[in-house]
Amino acid sequence: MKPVTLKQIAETLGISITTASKALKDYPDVSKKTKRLVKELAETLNYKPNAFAVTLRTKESKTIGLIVPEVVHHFFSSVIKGIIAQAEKKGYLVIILQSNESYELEKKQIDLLLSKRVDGVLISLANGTGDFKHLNDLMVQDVPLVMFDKIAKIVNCSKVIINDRKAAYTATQHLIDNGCKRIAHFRGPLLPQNSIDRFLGYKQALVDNNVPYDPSLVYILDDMSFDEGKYFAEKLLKDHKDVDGIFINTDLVAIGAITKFNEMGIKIPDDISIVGFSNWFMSSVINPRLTTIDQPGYKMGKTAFKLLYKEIKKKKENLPPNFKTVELQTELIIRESTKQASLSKT
Amino acid sequence: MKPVTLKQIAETLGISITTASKALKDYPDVSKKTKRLVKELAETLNYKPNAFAVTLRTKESKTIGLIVPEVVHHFFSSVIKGIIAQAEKKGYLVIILQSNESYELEKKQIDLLLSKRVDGVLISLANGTGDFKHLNDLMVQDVPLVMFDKIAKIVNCSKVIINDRKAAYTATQHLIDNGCKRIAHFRGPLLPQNSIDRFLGYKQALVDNNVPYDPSLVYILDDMSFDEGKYFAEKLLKDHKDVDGIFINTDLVAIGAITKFNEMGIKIPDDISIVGFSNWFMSSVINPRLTTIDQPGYKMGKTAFKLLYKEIKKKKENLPPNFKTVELQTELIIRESTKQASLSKT
DNA sequence: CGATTTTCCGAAAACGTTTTCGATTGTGTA
DNA sequence: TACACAATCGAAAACGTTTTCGGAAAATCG
Repeated sequence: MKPVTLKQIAETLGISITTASKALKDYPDVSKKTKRLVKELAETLNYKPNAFAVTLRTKESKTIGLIVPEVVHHFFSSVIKGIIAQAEKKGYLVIILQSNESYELEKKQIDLLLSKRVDGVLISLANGTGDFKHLNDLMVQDVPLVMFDKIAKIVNCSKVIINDRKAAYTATQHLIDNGCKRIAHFRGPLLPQNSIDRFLGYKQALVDNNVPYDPSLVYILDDMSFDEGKYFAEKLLKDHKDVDGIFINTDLVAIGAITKFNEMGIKIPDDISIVGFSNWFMSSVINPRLTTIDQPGYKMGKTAFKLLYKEIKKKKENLPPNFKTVELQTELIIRESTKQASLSKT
Repeated sequence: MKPVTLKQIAETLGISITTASKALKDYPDVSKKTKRLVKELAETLNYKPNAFAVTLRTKESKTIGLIVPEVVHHFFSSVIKGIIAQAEKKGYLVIILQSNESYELEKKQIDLLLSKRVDGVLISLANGTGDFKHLNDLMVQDVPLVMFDKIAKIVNCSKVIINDRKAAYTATQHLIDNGCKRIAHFRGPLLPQNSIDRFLGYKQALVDNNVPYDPSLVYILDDMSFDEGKYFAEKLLKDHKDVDGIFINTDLVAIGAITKFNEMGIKIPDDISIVGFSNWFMSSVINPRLTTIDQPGYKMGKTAFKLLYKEIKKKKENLPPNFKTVELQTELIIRESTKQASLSKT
């Protein structure tokens, strides 16, 4: 009934707990015969070391924490998959928490992770997160942290991101190259860095191409939902009859917009060209298929864990941390929601 | 640097570890003054009990394990969200593992969870899982288990499912009610129970309505992908020119089929009616929008955890387990991929 | 055969907490 | 004064492992 312990193995074999422990870990100072005996018994008894006792002793939980704003999300679930896959390779387990885009929850969950003594944490910030005291708790306790996607530049740790600004620039440039003159932008909330950077890239592309920047063409969305996409698509057409292109912060919203335009009989891309962001699976299924920026979620997850693993190892060897931020490549995927057919990297 | 311990608190306050511990947990045999002192110091020192020491002592890890075949999946990520939400309410953390539809991995991961001494595990079986010895390991160690969605009837534990057979019956009936005479079925692999049950429901509906059952109209898919949907859609039309309806095991495949039919100029629902399964978000966006069975992922996650929690509590109180299987309601969502417009529950 | 090395083993401490049970002090009562 | 009783505290064991260190037995060597 109760899980079998080293003590039981030792007793039935008439040896000490010490020897049993050492036998299982192939210490050189135990005979081949004893090793065989111990290992065999452990096998038949289905012995599994009590991870908590081990952690208590070794200070290594072989567990990391992961905090994401939302699980049900193509991008984040891809990231999760990448993280789990990579973690497993190194023998790490991952505890997943959801901040639901709330700063308060995020804070509470870091506390939780801290008391669980995770070896490190990966985080993608909630939209509402403006200050970073809760991250400081991690720093103080010296638990490695790496941020991905939704990061805070100010926090001193490793990061993995895409170049949102450049990608947005490319997207907008593509619209301009296709002859668009009045390009709107559906952006995300004010705080998160990606939202800002994508807006900046959009604006920069306009300026560099001598297309006048008109603030009234920029719409700030709240929850970045399908319905918001529909709503703002309609509103945009009411506000500006001359719009001929939109760069939209995220695919889900773009798909909402396309749906609304289809309902209204607006022709895409003839009347309006649309570029999204993320390259969700849906984007290649909607009609017309959506031109978008591919955002490599799985890869981001993998590299995020790799960076964290490096930090964990450095800490174990008492070496100073070596923070770096790696920037993953994005790609403009051109489909039917914009006219021209060429491919460019960003 | 190092996390602060009870010992430190006790020493700086000049009291014993025992008293410090008891003060924090509001034992009656410590004075209000001491309690205040200890609590204040704990607060300012940001003390967090070492979860491993606690677990080692109390045998309660306040952690559960979750094994799903695939994370990047609308249904499963919804389930995950439900589980995490509910677990958090009860102070539980969840470790997520992915079986990638592989029996071997599933087995390994149960081992992992076992050595982590999780308080319970939630599992949705991999498609390839045919025997259940690995689950027995859990039983033997007496760690509560509940299965959801992809279950094994033979295993003795709590389960939460939908009535796949009934739902499939309803879906097929709907096709028949719409005048379909030659109804194909794209089904999943042979092993998993849902795949079998949905097929059985399909067949039963045909029989009950005196529509001849033709085995050659049933296609067995392997990986249930978008591309497979496209492939078999084309193949079906080559094999059977007279098909006028398809009941498809899962929305993703259905969407592949719709895409292919759209390319081929086949009219939906005029030439062929289609019913999917799951009610993914995509299904309400594709053109034509897909009639499908709604599968309540979030709710399934919540109830799965609730059942597990009950078992955990029962075990703690040394009560006998009380296995039950709860069946969640599904709903036929009628959209444009089938003609008629009425709503029925299943 | 004595000395030295090698081989193998185990005692014990430590990780940080929880909990039982006894000890001490103070207070009130007879 | 003696006693009972409540209030407050702490010693110590326990959870299951890892690892250091010392020592006994066996093997090797001169």
